Parts: sequence; structure tokens; C-alpha cells
Amino acid sequence: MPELPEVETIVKGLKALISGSKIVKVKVKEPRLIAFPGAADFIDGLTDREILMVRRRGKYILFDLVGDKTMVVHLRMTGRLLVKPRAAVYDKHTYIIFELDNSDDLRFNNSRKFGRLYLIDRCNEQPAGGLASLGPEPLAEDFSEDIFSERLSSRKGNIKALLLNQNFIAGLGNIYTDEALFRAGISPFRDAASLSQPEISKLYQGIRLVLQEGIKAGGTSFSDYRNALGEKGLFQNQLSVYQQTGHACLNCGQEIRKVKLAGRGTHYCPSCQQ
DNA sequence: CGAGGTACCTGACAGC
DNA sequence: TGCTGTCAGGTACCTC
Repeated sequence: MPELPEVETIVKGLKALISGSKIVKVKVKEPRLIAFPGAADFIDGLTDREILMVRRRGKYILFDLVGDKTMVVHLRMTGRLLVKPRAAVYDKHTYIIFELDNSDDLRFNNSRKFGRLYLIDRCNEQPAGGLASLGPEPLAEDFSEDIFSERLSSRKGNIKALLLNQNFIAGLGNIYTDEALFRAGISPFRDAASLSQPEISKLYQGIRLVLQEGIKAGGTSFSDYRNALGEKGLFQNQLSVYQQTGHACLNCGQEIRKVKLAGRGTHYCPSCQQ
């Protein structure tokens, strides 16, 4: 799925395109994608509501509505949120349609149907999947190296799995985890507790840098990801290890390797990452 | 708590 | 052409 930079790019686009619009009609073609509440209440709670603000938390997209409700969307692997003219033909995998008062639609597309939508009370995030238990935002001003180091010190287990854990840190997925570990020169096999202070520092910087660069490039599109206007990102052209299996490492020339770790394809340079 | 597997779905691609 | 197996940006849930 889209990870933090992809979701951030989508949210930026949606903010510009649909903030202040009113939802005049909701069409649900695949009710199972509505995780909370039931489809009827979901439709009811959204119809004739104005969208005040669009924001991001981890990989979740939040639409604050007039009143006390917030619609929460998680794209999982293949979800897309696209703004299209009402007249545009529906895509094969367009499953939820929000008709807006300006003759545009907001459309939720999702070929693998893993995405989930929620309508919650703004003051209670509990029903929205893992939203309530997310870890800190890695790019927040108050997410300091000290806080990262402190959180790391109390954790056991493998560093790759930990970085993918949204309760530890919000927004990293498989691409940016592999890229951040490469930048930090840390092997994905390392125990989190074994990292030295300089390594923790490099990892902290690596995570922030890679996410910022990803955002600057408009995200990574190697297959499904598109922004709110349906355009691809460019960060796939700047990846150091992810999907670079067999290529020469840009640092040392060694072949980039791929293994299965923490249940995910994991790309690394065996010589630069110790 | 951690590790590892499965499930949820569809599509792309490799190999035969 | 078409079948089969594998893999995919994520997460929830299960067992050990």
C-alpha cells in the first residue's frame, strides 16, 4: 500500500481539491469495505455533510466533517482515492463513490478490496482499526532523536519488524523501511536492542530523510499507487535497495540481496549494512 | 511480548 | 494460448 509519503501526497491533493465541498450522495458498491458502522449508517452520516479538513495520521486519511464525525480511510495495498468529474466512466474497481456539490466525485478504488472505511466520532478513534494505537509521527517536530532512542531501548526483536510495527512508529511500510535501514547502514537482521547510539542516530536521520525525499518525489509508484489526480509518483527512480535485487549497490558495488524477513521481501546490501 | 503462519483479494508475471 | 505457482506498497488474527 501507500506508505506515509504516498498518503501524505494524496492528502495534499485532496485538501486542495475537495476541502469545503459538500458530499451530496454516497454510493456503496462493495459494502464489506465499510468497516464501521454499517453501510446504511455510514451513508446516512456522510450525506449532506461538508468536508472541513483532510488530514493524515500514519497511513490513515481523515476527513473531518461539519458536526462531530470524521471519515477514516485506510488504503491498505491497492486503495486509491481519486477526484474525478462526475461524467467520467467508473473504473473496474471503483467501489465507493462520494458525489460532491461541485460536480466532481471522490472515488474509492481498490482492486484487492483490502482497504477499509470508517465513520467515527471525532473524539473516539477506537472503532477505526489501529488508528487509536498508532505510534508517533516520524516527521513531527516533537519526534526527537531522544524520543526515538528511548522508545527503541524498551523493545526486543528484529529491527525490520519493529519499524514495520505501526504502534512503534507510524507510517513506515516495506519500501521506506528497507531504504531507511540502507541509509543508516544497518542490517535488517539486527536485534533492535543491539543498536549503538551512533547507529540509532543514523537510523533516526535515515527514516526522516527517506520519508522527506519520498514526499518531495510525490511517493513511489511501481504499480498501483496514484495521487488524488491519478498521477504517478517518482520515488521509484531513487530507490537504493527496494526492488533493486541483483543490481550493484550505489555505495560499494556489491549485489543487492533479497530475503524474506518479518514475513516481507527484504532488500539490503550485505556489505554496507552490518 | 515475539515470531511465524494464515487470511483477506486481484492482477501481473514467469515458467512450462 | 492457457494453466499453475509466486509475488505484491498492509494489517488482523491465530498459535506456539
